[in-house]
Amino acid sequence: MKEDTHLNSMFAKFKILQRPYANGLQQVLGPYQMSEAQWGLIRYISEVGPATNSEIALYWSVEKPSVTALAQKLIDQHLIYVVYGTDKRKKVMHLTEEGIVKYQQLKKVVHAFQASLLVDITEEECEVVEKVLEKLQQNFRK
Amino acid sequence: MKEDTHLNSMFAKFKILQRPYANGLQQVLGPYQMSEAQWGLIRYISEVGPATNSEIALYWSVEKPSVTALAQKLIDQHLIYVVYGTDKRKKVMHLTEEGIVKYQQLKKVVHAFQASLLVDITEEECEVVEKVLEKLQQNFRK
DNA sequence: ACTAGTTAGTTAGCCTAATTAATTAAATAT
DNA sequence: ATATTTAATTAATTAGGCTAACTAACTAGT
Repeated sequence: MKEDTHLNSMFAKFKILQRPYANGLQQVLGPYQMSEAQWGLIRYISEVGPATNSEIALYWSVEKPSVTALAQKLIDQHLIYVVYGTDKRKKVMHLTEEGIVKYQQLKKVVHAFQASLLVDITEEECEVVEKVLEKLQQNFRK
Repeated sequence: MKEDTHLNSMFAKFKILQRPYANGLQQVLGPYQMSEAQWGLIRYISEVGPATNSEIALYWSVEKPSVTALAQKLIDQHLIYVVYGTDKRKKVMHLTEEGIVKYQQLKKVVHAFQASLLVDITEEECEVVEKVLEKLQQNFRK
């Protein structure tokens, strides 16, 4: 055998799961008037800390205007507020009290959703998957 | 410890990788005038066999009109053609000769792309990931 | 202190890919 | 035969990205 040119089925399975996951999460978040992306931003700020638009754009591999629009929706809902940095160009997003409460609510329901998906999957398997995902991320940076 | 309510970081990593992967694949497919979804359909037909719109819609968790639009683009490019089944409602998509050639071309470049991402990842790790992805898929069906 | 170049963010307009609702036609079940 | 379900389409809408062009603020080189 000289060449191994068959496609890796891991990536295909990866792809197939994206929509069920997104649809499921949407079901869970819908009653809270929250999209997956909005939840993602609240989650980031809560877990990583206050962030600028550019930081989010880089982290998510989206362009900055996408973040502007998303942030505006959360501001309208009084879930985040913006503080100007010492560098006056930078607008640092923070959670409001209301945003903190929302995060804690959503965290519970999202966790329940995820737990329902992890049935029959062991800790060890999860760890291997995470390790592989991290390596993939590193390979993207090359 | 009575409750474990912290979010599973595997799903977050999963999410973060989606855009770099899609963007990378788009780079690879762009020169061939092909979107990721179009490639996905060609690939499905080539590897699984001729398929109806409904079959694809179910497999990908999208609505049927989405498949109609996608298929039309491939018909316009003469990459697939449609045969009516014995059930005359069903339109079965097949690859044309041109479509088969396109598949073989793309398979090579996509494989190279995937290989570049799999650096430092072992066969065994891949297998664990695939097994986990399959279990997740089963859990969605519940 | 001026100038040139860069970075952060916004606005406007566009595109793609998805959705829902309504329609037609064919197959199936009562 | 009639009613229901299934396959596919069309039309209209929505969500979430993108690029291009812009302002404002910072940085570095002269």
